[in-house]
Amino acid sequence: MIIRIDFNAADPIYVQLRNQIVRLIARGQLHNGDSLPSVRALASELGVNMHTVNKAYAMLRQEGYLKLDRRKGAVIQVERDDKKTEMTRINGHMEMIVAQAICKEISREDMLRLIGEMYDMFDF
Amino acid sequence: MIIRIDFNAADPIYVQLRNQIVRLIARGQLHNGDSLPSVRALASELGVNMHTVNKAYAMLRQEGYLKLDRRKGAVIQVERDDKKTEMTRINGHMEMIVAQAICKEISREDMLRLIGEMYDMFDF
Amino acid sequence: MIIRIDFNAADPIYVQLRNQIVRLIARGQLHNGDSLPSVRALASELGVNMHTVNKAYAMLRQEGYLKLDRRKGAVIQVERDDKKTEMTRINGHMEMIVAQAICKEISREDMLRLIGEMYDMFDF
Amino acid sequence: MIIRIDFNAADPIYVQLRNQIVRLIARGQLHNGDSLPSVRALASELGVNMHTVNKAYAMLRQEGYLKLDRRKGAVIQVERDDKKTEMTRINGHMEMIVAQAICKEISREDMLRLIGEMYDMFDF
DNA sequence: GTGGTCTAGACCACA
DNA sequence: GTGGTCTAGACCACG
Repeated sequence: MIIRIDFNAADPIYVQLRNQIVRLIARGQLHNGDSLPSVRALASELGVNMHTVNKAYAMLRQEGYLKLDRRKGAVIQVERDDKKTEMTRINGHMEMIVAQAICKEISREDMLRLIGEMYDMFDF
Repeated sequence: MIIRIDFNAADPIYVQLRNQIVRLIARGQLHNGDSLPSVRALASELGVNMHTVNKAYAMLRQEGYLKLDRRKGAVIQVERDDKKTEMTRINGHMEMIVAQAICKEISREDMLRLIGEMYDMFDF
Repeated sequence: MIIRIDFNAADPIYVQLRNQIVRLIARGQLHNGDSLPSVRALASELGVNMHTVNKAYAMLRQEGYLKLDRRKGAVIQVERDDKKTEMTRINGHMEMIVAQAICKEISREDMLRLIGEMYDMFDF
Repeated sequence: MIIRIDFNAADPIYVQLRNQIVRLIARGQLHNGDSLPSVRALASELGVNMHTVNKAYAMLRQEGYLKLDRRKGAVIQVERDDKKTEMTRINGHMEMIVAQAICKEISREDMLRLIGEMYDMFDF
């Protein structure tokens, strides 16, 4: 599992970690039922503190991306939320991106093409 | 100028402030040449610290949304960046949104429709 | 005997096990004198560690729900404690539930009805 | 604000802290809009670590008992959930209590009286 | 060996 | 000064 942390990035480490794992799921490199390394193992592999990994895992759990099985540790298990709920969650972030795009005169077509490419990239 | 701050939100106040102003520009409620209230005035109107407003204005200046003039104060002046530059800036955020969407099984069509609605909303 | 363990739950497995057995007794699906499966048998049936089942049985014994007999194994034997003692034990947990209910504006009537339904459910 | 921690209790400190605050709200000793001490202040007052208090506050926030105002710190703000949602949350805990009560032959009347007394105690 | 909890001490972003 | 983040190191409950 290839995870790379940028220690100089603006995003906190645990957020980067969370993002990378979500990306791996989207790319199909992590599937439902796959086990993640233990917090300690991943922490030492990345050279970060146990608690930082723990926080990322807690976040993923809370967002419905993984379950903590008391026997097997962290296991990917994506919970499909209500579509409406999920769309609402996306809305806020998206609105700001589109607002910026409009200010900077990125056309509707450019934006739609970008989304399309993203979906292609994730091989969907 | 209607700006509403959520003091309980996860985003820092100065980011919310920046976001709202970008949104007002995108909606056409603020145009090039329009003056923003003085730091002091906006701060007291919103009940926030002067530093906070200052930080938002600085951010907007740095991102090419306004000019700071000693005499006239803050004036909207959107700089049209290189399209590529702007697209790159958008890419990162967008990738995470799309990754989430794919994990939660939001279809490409739903996503494209959402973007379309956003552009409509901003009356473009 | 239908016992179902949720390996993702917050409660430790041995507590879940203990709870389920108490529930079975309350429902009248286990009676005084009934034998429970051997530690080894139940463990393999549920796919959990022997220690875990052992711990649950020990807990039940200590709380006065069963006797451990060298030859006959675990046998249900509910000890009727002093009513006061038992009420006191319940008090603490109940107080927190009621406190939460009050905070969230669940009325006294709703709460009493809930208790009533619970008693009905257990067919008492 | 009188909060007392039992360092030998089974419940983790942050849970005790959370419980006590919920109880104070239920008793009407903390109201919507009241400020809680800063994590550091409360931590030093109780002789526990900052992070422990932080965790309790995070839990209370997540459960809809308080908001973190970026200017004023932690402020009590009880979110009234859907009644159904809240009842469901209570159900699980309550079921186990009732199951125990039935096993130990606590009558329905005793139980209803107990709930009544609890509501009286919280002065509702 | 695993995650859960707790401590102590540190730096930074925010207001 | 506030909470947010991170580190290091420790003990315990669980399985």
